[in-house]
Amino acid sequence: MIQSPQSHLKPRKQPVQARSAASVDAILEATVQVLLEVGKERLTTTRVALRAGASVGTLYQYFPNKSALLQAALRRHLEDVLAAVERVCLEQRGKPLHQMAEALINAFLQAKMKDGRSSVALYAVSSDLDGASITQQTGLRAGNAIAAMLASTSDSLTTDPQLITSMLQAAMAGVSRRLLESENPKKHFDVFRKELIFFAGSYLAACVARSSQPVLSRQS
Amino acid sequence: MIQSPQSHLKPRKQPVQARSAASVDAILEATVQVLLEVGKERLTTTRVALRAGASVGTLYQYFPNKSALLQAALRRHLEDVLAAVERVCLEQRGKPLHQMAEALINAFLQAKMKDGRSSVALYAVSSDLDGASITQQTGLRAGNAIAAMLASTSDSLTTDPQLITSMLQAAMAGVSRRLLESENPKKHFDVFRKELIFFAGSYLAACVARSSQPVLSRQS
DNA sequence: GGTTTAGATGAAGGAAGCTTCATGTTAGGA
DNA sequence: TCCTAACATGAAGCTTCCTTCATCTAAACC
Repeated sequence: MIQSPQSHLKPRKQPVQARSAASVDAILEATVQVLLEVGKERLTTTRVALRAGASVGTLYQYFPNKSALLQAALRRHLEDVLAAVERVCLEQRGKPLHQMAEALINAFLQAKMKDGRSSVALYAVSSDLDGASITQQTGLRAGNAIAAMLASTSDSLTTDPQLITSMLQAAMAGVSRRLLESENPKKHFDVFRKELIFFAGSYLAACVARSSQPVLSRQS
Repeated sequence: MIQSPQSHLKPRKQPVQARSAASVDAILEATVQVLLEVGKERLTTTRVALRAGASVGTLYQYFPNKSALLQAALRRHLEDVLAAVERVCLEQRGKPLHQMAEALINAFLQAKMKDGRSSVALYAVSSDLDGASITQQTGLRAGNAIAAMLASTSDSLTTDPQLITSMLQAAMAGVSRRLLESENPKKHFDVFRKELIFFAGSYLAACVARSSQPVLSRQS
């Protein structure tokens, strides 16, 4: 019943009453809002607290320091995207590869772009104190889900699903970054989405062809 | 003869004597070294200057502030990679697509991984004050070179070269990030390199097929 | 209604590090 | 050789914020 959305580094009070749980939530929300409004350079703990309708002291009752606060906000965002990916990966088990790719890409891009500006702002933050490890950890879980899905396909596929997963994740991450960092993400969204599906689809089809002719001279 | 590798935001002294040009160079070198040694959190202007065998004052004679220093270091790194890409793109004009892809990917990954740890460290920095714009600007120039190369292919290709370029850049950036952020980049380098070539090759081949059958019902 | 515990407050302490500038040093020309 | 301008120095000022903690308020329980 009691959640612990705060730091794993230093112990802090856990919310037990309703009002404090609300505070924690408001503070995390405010963190993202402040990030969007003033940028990470001008984000101060005081400002976040005020934006959340609380005081600095309250903030420090639930987050041991500024870094933990930002990490919690990042983790929250990534888990949303991860959940979307894991859901599709379960839904698509046993389906043909091209359908998997399409569903996966649609779900991923949609989740990522849903709150696009937050994504960008949080990425900027993630380069601070081991934000990379959080991103990596989430990416790993997503990768497991994707690889498991691929392994269950009805198509015949001998290429290592982990390797295919790496390529797909790299391409998806690359395209989403490109979209998010472009001046007008919505403008290119659908073109990029469709082309990425085509991109991944071509690759997966080629992987199947590669499997069915295992002794083909490997070019390059 | 005289270079101006420093800030574009606030004016600063330009090196005119040999010793000062050497200082500027040493400072930029030291910036990357300090970044690698202590991380961006502990990177201070004083530390960078000392590492370069100079004093803080000297540093501030050529860089208006810490941010400009980091930007200059980032720009320097990106130009190396850009130069490698532009070179291959010129070399490969008129060649078949699959050969272009292979050459491009090899050149890009090699340039990127050559000083891999620096890449990672500088990326972390790039999220500070408009480091994104520097990355984007370089990416744009690389994109132009790639698109021009693609447009010159001997294969028949009707798909928009810009769109293909976006996909290729996204995939390359994604894979290189994945490599750089992995625990042991060298271990996976060759596997990823070859698979990326296959990935891109499949896509380009499919693009040609798509061109030659223009009235095919567009799926998805 | 009184006691206890959870939660909230925000002024002030303190550390860190960017940046300046007054002063010293070196190179190049006359 | 002397003068001038370029260059180098690094202690100290100054700003910015993170973080604490003594104090206050609100809720829960008996």
